[in-house]
Amino acid sequence: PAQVQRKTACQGKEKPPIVVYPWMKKVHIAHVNPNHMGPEPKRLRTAYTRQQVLELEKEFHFSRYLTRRRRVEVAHTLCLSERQVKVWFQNRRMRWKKDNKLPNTKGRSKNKKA
Amino acid sequence: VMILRSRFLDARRKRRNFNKQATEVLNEYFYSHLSNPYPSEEAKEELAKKCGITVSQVSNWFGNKRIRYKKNIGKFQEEANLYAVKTAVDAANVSAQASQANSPATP
DNA sequence: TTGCTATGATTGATCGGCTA
DNA sequence: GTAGCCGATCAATCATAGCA
Repeated sequence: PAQVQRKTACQGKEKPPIVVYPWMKKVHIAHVNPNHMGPEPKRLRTAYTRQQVLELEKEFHFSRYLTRRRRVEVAHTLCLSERQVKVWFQNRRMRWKKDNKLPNTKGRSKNKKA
Repeated sequence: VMILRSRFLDARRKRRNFNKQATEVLNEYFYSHLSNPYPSEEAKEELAKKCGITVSQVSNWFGNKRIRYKKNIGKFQEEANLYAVKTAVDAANVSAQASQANSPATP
């Protein structure tokens, strides 16, 4: 699968060909209607409303982890899917960790696997 | 009225572009590892120190660079060639990876 | 001043690995 | 086997910087 493609775009110069490595390929492609023949499906990224974020923040302040029951309630109240609420909390925890990162340790000492 | 416009209070509104030399260092790393421009945590720390920015900023820079590069590869060719000449190594690394590139990432 | 592009940061969502 | 978490990354978008 991981094979390098080379677009031989030789205009006549000695410039090296354009190399397309695996990481340059499209990923996270939005699974939309196969009939869609527009430009690019373009992954959608919903922008949560202020109200939604406010409630989520309030919930996070109460507890950094949600129980299944609570998650269902919050999702229903804010018109979000359980998955979205779950992901929001995961991202929020990551951000919390980043904001509260100690100036030194990052969860690992200096001595690696010597 | 005062709709709490949190977005207007973001720190990003006061952002400044990085030094020319900092960008230089980052680009050098990026193009000399074009086959796999994903610096390790330690490499990020080193780059951060060398550039006088934070590790998060290094991560942001590489994230933006990768996306914008793949979005329009052609637009970066000139820059790519410029840095390619500067540090034309990585070749050995490329073949080494191409050989074993079979399972890691992209299932 | 006006308009546009370049760029750093933010964030909803995804991927892979790991664990309970 | 499965669901949730973590860490890293993706990708879209925001808001400003920089330049003509």
